[in-house]
Amino acid sequence: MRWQHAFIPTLRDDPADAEAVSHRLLVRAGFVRQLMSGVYSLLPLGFRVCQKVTGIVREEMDRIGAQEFRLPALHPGEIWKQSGRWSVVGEEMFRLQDRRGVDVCLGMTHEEIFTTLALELRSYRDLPQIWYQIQTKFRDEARPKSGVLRVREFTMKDSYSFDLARSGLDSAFQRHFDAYRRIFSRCGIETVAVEASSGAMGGSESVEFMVASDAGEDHIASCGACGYAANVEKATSALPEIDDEGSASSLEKFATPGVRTIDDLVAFEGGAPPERQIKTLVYVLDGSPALVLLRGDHALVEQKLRDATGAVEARPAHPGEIRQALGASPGSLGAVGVRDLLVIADLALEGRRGMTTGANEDEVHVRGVDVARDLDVRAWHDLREVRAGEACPLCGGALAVGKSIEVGHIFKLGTRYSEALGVQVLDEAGASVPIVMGSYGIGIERTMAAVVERCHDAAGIVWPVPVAPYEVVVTVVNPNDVPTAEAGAQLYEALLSAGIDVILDDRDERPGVKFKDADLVGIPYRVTVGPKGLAKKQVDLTRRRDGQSTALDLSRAAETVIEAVLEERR
RNA sequence: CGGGCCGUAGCGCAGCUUGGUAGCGCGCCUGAAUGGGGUUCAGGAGGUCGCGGGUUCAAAUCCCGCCGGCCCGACCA
Repeated sequence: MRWQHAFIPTLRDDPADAEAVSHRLLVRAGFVRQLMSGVYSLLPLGFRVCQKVTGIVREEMDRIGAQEFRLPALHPGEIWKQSGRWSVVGEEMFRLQDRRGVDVCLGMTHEEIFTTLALELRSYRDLPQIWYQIQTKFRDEARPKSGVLRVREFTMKDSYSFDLARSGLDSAFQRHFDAYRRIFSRCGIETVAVEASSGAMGGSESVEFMVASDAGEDHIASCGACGYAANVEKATSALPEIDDEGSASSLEKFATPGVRTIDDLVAFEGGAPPERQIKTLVYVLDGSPALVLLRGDHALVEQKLRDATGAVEARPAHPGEIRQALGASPGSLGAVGVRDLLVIADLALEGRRGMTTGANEDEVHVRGVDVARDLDVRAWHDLREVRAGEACPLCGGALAVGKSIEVGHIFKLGTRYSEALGVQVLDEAGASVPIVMGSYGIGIERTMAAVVERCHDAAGIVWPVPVAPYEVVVTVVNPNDVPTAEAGAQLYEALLSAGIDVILDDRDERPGVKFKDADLVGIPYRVTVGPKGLAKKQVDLTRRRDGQSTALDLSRAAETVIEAVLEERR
């Protein structure tokens, strides 16, 4: 490609509405443009990067024996009704009707469609299978943001494994785990694999591949000492024991005028420190109110509540609903004596005594609560959010909590979909058994953005060679100087015929403009061809990532550059 | 879905309070010089002021409605 003829609309100024680094740079360097909220066009540079990413994904998927498909993005609503997800996924699915009034939707993922194809698997001899595609997904996100990181239309590699038994699924899952490790590492980003909640996908186990970044929206807890890592939706920690000996042992109501919060009660004369308080939250789980109990200084993770109860919808109750359920307002709520509501408690409250909580009378609390004696807890679950500095549940080391971007997610689905859609095979004994499934996703544009989040500096993007839109730019300092232009073109041809992704910057621009653009776009190697160097029969090779520059003899320049690029291609 | 903010030239912005010929920087086009980190000079093109309605002699500016976008939070496979 000659830059002169390329569509690379770089901007001198940062776009005003871009906050995230990847958003700012991908727009400014001419990789993407927004069409509407959460919908982006990939420009030639952006498309080239995504092609590199999907190329790596294909190689690694093929390596684990996966077969590529191409499924429709337009789905009949019927099949989603069969799996039960038509009603579960809610407003996040784009839905429409065709001219006959038939429900149709745009695919947010393809479990249903691949599972339908799997109906043609008849015998255990047909298994195992791993099927995948690289396809556009549609999700009507409530709040698209951060450029291409969180969007409503995006490309996803999604694969699905089909096995006769649990052990086969374990193996397919492990192979995906290894493949994902290789994929992201080849893309030049470090990922942390974390335990995650399976959410509405269902299934028993899931692992997310996370890239640490402030632009990310997930919080993960990790232990530097032993490597434990989990999404805070799933993470736990070890808490120091609290000695309740000597605390008040009999129930005693007391007036607490003006006390509305945990902190108020801490400051209140005769109150209690947060770890001696019981926080009472009223949640509506699929339409029914329930009390959720936590220690005063702990925060609820709603996803844990959903996972623990199996509720699809879990929302805080409105003030009116709370008053109806308990007869008091938030700030004075408690579970003492509550028999007619589901009471769910966090494990950190188990066995505690001498606790203080609301009395279900406004501005009245009760002390001396013995959890086992006074509360009718129906279910115990881990519900609290871990905090940085708490002890690792495995080794006791201090946990760190940081933001990160989810670039991949792998699930063990089990038989949820095969049972819903009737996918069975005959096993060796001739019995019909549901196929055991797994599903595995990678966000392509999100991976591109994650690379930018990790690989950039003040001047622009710094692409790792394997995903760079071009590996080398040959910059002609002065294209009007014939010998310079010719030397540049020759070098360009030599690199091109060696299979290097090279672009020749032959624009009639000041050298500074061309250097700035090359840095902004992030091309890993720049060969500068100019009259000064040519006078010594030399050109300069500059490495983007550290700016290191070396003079090369013109005669050996192509060879040296090719070597450097191939070295980093992997 | 709640809160805040913003739509004026390709990009970044001023003008709106107090109604009266639509501006600036960068970019773009032409010419010249220049040529190793966003160079300089001269000339030029480019705007339904988000959309619709209203008030007015007159609306980018005031009023009403709508649409779109951004940020924070809620939510999220």
